[in-house]
Order: sequence, then C-alpha cells, then structure tokens
Amino acid sequence: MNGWEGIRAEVLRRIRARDWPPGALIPGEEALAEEFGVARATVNRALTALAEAGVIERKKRAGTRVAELPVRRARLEIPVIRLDVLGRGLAYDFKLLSDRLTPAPVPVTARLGLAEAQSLRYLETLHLAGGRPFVLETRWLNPAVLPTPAPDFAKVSANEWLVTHVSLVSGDIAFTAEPASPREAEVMGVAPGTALLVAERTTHGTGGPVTWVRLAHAPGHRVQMVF
Amino acid sequence: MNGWEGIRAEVLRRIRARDWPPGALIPGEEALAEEFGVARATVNRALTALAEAGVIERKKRAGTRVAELPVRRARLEIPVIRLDVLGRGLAYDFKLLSDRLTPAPVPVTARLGLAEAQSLRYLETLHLAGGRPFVLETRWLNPAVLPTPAPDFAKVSANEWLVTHVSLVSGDIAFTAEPASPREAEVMGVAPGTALLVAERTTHGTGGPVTWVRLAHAPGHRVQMVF
DNA sequence: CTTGGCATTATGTCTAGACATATTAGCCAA
DNA sequence: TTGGCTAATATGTCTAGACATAATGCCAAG
Repeated sequence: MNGWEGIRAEVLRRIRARDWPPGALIPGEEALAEEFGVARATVNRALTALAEAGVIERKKRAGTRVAELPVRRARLEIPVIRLDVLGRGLAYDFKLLSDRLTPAPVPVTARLGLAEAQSLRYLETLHLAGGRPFVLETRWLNPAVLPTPAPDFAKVSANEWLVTHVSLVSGDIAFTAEPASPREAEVMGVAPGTALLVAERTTHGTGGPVTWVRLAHAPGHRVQMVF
Repeated sequence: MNGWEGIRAEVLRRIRARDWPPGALIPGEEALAEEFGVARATVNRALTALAEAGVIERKKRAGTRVAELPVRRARLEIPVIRLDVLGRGLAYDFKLLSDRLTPAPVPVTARLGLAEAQSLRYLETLHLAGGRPFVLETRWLNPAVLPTPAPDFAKVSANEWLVTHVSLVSGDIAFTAEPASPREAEVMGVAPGTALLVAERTTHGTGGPVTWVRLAHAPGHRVQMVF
C-alpha cells in the first residue's frame, strides 16, 4: 500500500489498534512525513481525507486528535424514482393524479419561506413499479422556478424534470413512519392506518425556494444506506 | 472568492448556468489553470471536490464531464442515542430489559455471516427521553468481540459501549416503517399496529461480524438529513 | 486579577514541475 | 473486417518549498 491512501490506512490502523486512543493528539504532519518518508503534502492529503470521514479532528495550532466519539456518517444516494424502480428490475410507470394551482397550506409555505397563502402548483403523482403502487408523491412547487411554457408533468414526472432542469442548491430530507391516510390507502390500495415510510423533502435553489415534497412509500419499502 | 473553493464555486456556477450542460466535456485542468491564473494542482483540488460531490465525472484520458443525472447525496450523522436525546433537551435514561446468551434466529446469523444457530448475546434495551419511551433497541451481539470480563450493559448502554470500544469498519443501515408488534406496543406504551420508524443496522469490525441491531422509534420520530 | 496584544506553531493552501496510470484513438497486420 | 499494439493525452499523485491563517499560551500593562 503506497501513496496517500497507504498513509491513510496506516493511520487508521493505529487509531483502531488504540496506539492512538480517542482524544489523543497524534504526531504533526511534519513528523509523520518524515516517518513515512514522504512530503508533508502527502500526509496532509491522507489526514484531510480522515478528517472528512470524521475519524480525526484537526485544528490549526492545536494539532490533530483522534475523535472522541467517532460520529458515524452514512451516505444516502437519492435516485430519481424511475431509476430506483428500474434498478429493482421492475417496469416503471407513473400517473399524474392531480395538477392545479392552489393556495398552499401554511406549513408548506412556512417551510419554504414563502408568503402565507401563496398559490403554488400542486402535483399528485403515483409512481408504479411493475404495475403496482410504489410511491405516492405529493408535491408543492413554486411556479416561479418554472419556465414558460411550463413542462407537461403528465409526460415527464416532476421528480425527474426538476433534477435535470432546476439548479438545486440545498435542502433537507426527513424520514418518518406514518399511518396511511384514507386518501393514501385508497390510491395505494392498502388498508387505512397501514404503516408507511414517508420521506419529506424541502429544496431550495439559486432562485429561491423550489419545492416541498412528501413521498409515501408502499408497505415494506426499505431505504438502504451504507457507511 | 479566492483559492480552490473559489474555483469550485465558479465551475459550479457555470454548470448551474448551463454554460456547461449535463453531459458536456469541460476544459481540461491545464486550460482552467491558465484561465484562472493558478497552478494545475489548485484546479485539481477544486475538481476533485466536485467529483466527490457527484457533480462531475472524471476519467483519465477521457476528460471531465458534467454528470447527466446529478445524484443527490444526503449525509446522515448517526449519533449515540444518549447524545441524540440530550441534544433534544430531554433527560436521558435507559433500562436493560433483557440480556442473555441464546441461539440467534437464522435471518440474524445470515446477515452477519455467521454459522446458523450460533449463540449470540441478546440485549433488549429501552431508551428513555424525559422519562418516556424513545427507542426500543433489540440487539444481537457477537460475543467474540467482547473482552473478558464482559462489560455490564446495565451500566453502560451497548449502543454507547460499542462505539467507543470496538473498531467498526463497515456496515449498513436501513429504514422501514412497521406496525408495532404486541411486545413493542407493551414496552413502548402504544397501541399494537402503530406505525413505528424502524432502523436496522448491521455492523462489521476488523475482527469479523459485530452486531445486528433493530431500533424501533417512538411514534412521530423524524430522522433528519441535510444535503 | 484581568485584559490585550504578540509570538509561536500546526494546519491550510498554493506553486512549478515531475512522473504514474488509465484510457482512447488510430494504425497496422492477420 | 477484426484484433491487438502503440502513442497520445487527461487525470492522479507526488515533491520541496513557500506563505497564509487560526489558535494558543505567555507576557505585560492596566
């Protein structure tokens, strides 16, 4: 194992072996560079990677120490729903159930940072996997981000159109478990009250708030992450 | 905006502005270095960061192109439950409900890659926030990773002991929504069938499989991530 | 005793140049 | 036409040295 990845591996090994226990100060870059016989920049590359991974904490002047409670980070890759379905080996299709301009409820405008009672585009899309309900997408979309003429969301799902056409800058996503509402039960063909995995996303772009979306997944859906 | 972060920002701006649309080949590092008046290494730093973020795709000889469908990545920071609770401004406590060595069910041994019917340490821990049930932790723990004498999980929760004492190498986490089982309903004080957010984690360490754990969260729990 | 400023020091970033490596396009031969 | 070799090329990594920046701790002034 050579190069900066080799150094990263060796430093990680020493941390795991508790040569350098949690909280300990590890040797400076200069010292490590000499020990490994490389330039300081190479050690820096390795330590920077470990810091990004949360294994060590670095501060100027204070040095580098092993993280006390190594925060475990898991990465979630959020695919376009179509690709998610195809990736499971199932045929994809979707139905646009609702598309209208209507005053948004306060919780939605509040989360997006818009004026109360502003009219937003409301889209209800049922995504199908192998002909069966997969996800019910309930979306409030800021019409200001749409071009004129607006795209036809019956042809391209809003989910996919947004990814390729709007510059998404930041956002957050939250997962909850909720009982299926009567409407959800009817549309997805499950009993009311069935436990559904729900993802709520808020997205902001360069031109301001973009969309708030709620994805209610079919029973049994798993959101998988690796760390 | 100076330095490699400034270059990253400018490249990102051009991608967002569709100066360089999805799929397009962007100028090589040498060309960009000359344009911005910096060394090639600085451009490389900026582009490496963008590649890690999934915005561009880089291949030797083939050059750098804008990602067609920018995969959105969200990062989940998995805290120790005690800190999660304290971070919500609530008092933390936990009760060890069960602790015994018993043959593990096949799905568990299979996921951990252990022989069937192997005896594992079974721990059932109820985590409390402000005196109310917060998470029911159901854990199967490979006794091979424990020191002798084994720690007293009635004093330190297994959740916390593992983070600080075992070298966790890799693992995965999955979220599902499930109806509360009769046992869960009883322990957590909810009606059977209530929708619970469940996290299942499998963890492997340097010394082999470590633990399989199921965390059933109290109703209303949100797992929040930022991207 | 407290506060402000300053020197110290470890990390952060940058440069100019070099070599390594992967990949591709094109050429040549079977 | 096809298969394989080769040369060209863009990214990946590294070096040695330099300056920038941010904490820290000490010291002096109040």
